[in-house]
Amino acid sequence: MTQTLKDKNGLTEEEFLAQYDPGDYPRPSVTVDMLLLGPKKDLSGLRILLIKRGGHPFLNCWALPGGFVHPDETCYEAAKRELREETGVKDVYLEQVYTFSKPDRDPRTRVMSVAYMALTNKIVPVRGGDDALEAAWFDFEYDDGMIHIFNEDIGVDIQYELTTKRFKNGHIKYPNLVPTLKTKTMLAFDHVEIIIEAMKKIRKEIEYTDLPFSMADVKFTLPDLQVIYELLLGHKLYKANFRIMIADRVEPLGEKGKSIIGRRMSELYILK
Amino acid sequence: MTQTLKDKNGLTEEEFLAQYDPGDYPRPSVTVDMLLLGPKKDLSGLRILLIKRGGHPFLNCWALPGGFVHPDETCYEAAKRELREETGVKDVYLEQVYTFSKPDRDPRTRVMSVAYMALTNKIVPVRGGDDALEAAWFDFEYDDGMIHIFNEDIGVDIQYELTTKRFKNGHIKYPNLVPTLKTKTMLAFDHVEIIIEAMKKIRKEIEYTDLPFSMADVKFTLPDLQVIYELLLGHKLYKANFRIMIADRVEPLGEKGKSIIGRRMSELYILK
DNA sequence: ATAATAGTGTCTATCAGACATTATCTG
DNA sequence: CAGATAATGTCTGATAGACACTATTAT
Repeated sequence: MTQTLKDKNGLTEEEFLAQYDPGDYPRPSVTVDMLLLGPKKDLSGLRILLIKRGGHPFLNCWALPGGFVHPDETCYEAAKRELREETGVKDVYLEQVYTFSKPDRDPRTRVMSVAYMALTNKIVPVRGGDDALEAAWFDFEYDDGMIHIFNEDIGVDIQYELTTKRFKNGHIKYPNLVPTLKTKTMLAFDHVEIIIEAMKKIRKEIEYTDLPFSMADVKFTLPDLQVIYELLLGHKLYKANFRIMIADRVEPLGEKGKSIIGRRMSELYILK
Repeated sequence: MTQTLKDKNGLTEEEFLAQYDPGDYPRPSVTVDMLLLGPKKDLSGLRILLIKRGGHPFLNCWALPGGFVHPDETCYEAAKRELREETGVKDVYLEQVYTFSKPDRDPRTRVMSVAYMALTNKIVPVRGGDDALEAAWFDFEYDDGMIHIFNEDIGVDIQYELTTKRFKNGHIKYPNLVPTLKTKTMLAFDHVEIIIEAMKKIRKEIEYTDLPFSMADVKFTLPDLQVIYELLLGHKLYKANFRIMIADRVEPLGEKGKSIIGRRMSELYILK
């Protein structure tokens, strides 16, 4: 349709593209960073996957897994690839959260980061990985105005206090969470903010999506599913109300299985 | 804290940064694109601002306003600057929507776009702008599985049909809207998708934020505010229910003013 | 005066929150 | 058998949807 149109320099689109010089504007690097969350085997809490940085900046700091977006892939594909490469995690729920772009958020050079949240149903063991890359699952608590990330085996404890502050956008005001570091150890870069944004999104989307199901097995019992909801929401639910709430989204298999929590057999369900 | 740490090459962070070469990875260009919406003067509908492209690609096509992110600014600041430069709009509600990153979404070179939605309370007249840049407000209807963008003065009519399709993410399914062009004229690039994502976000956020107030004046009457809610939601509301819903978010001024719709005087309110 | 619209009252169905009770299983 | 937990019943208060009515005012 526009093939024969000529621009102010008398060029067709084909001619224009052939002579186009992409070097006119300074370009930022673009990375993806992932908040990867999974339930502990006994469903007693959530775990988050972190990578220990092997180089400057934030040398020896723990950071969210992530990496550069390659020239031939979307950010979504990059996030998927990095998860596979760095953690071996496949079959994961993956959703874009927010793009972080403060010019000085990486001291090396201009790096924008497209943040993703990734929910998995299994805490897979992570290898130390290549080039001095160390990865580990950490206990993750997000509640009562606190982010608490710790792993007693490797003796790491990271804690942030969250306070609500009001900001303006145009002439309307909205509340937002601001983190304050409470421990000697911290997360690299602005990765706390990524966690905050992702958790905000998760808790909002629980209300109108099937997102928590991505932390359950394909076949699950309702007691287990309820615990997963409670872990993500950060508070207890009433059993009867919970079952009414999800009743029309799940399908009983007419088959019983052992719950992860509890010691009685329970009806197995799948997501419709 | 990390100043004295040395990496595997024996470099401190300062030394590392001094020798860091940012050219190791291919970098995409990054732009911002804005869905700028405002109410018509008589509140009979919404209008969207579009820019006519003066160069390849999509020469002569209408597109969302936007531009490149400068090296010293965040995407948010870039969006704010571009709005001011291209449209003269200030004091606008501005919120990030989604980052679009298909490698071939711009035929010139790799260009990622961080999409924003911008809501304003005034349709300001737009100048033709510099370097053959033409800008205009279009009537905007988003309903019944259709996007309809038109301006009878300049004889432009753009229409997309929206069909719901189900996609998979991990092992859970979710619905999404897919556009099909119904007119000869189209929007440039993937800008329809930006509009779809932004409208999805707007309709969701109406439920738990004060977002529609950014399309009202600072002092407003409840009949006018209700119409703004109805325009954004795409359906009518019951007056009594609407007033109960917003009762604790607004403050009466004890002062009457003329509504934009209707011909009687009505109590003026401000947002708390 | 009257038509239009600002503003309020109220009925109902639905739903979330909160316990209580029964049924069933495992040790 | 006994304690735990799976599964269901039901009461209450809050809220969204729907409609009806009264009060006020611009022409």
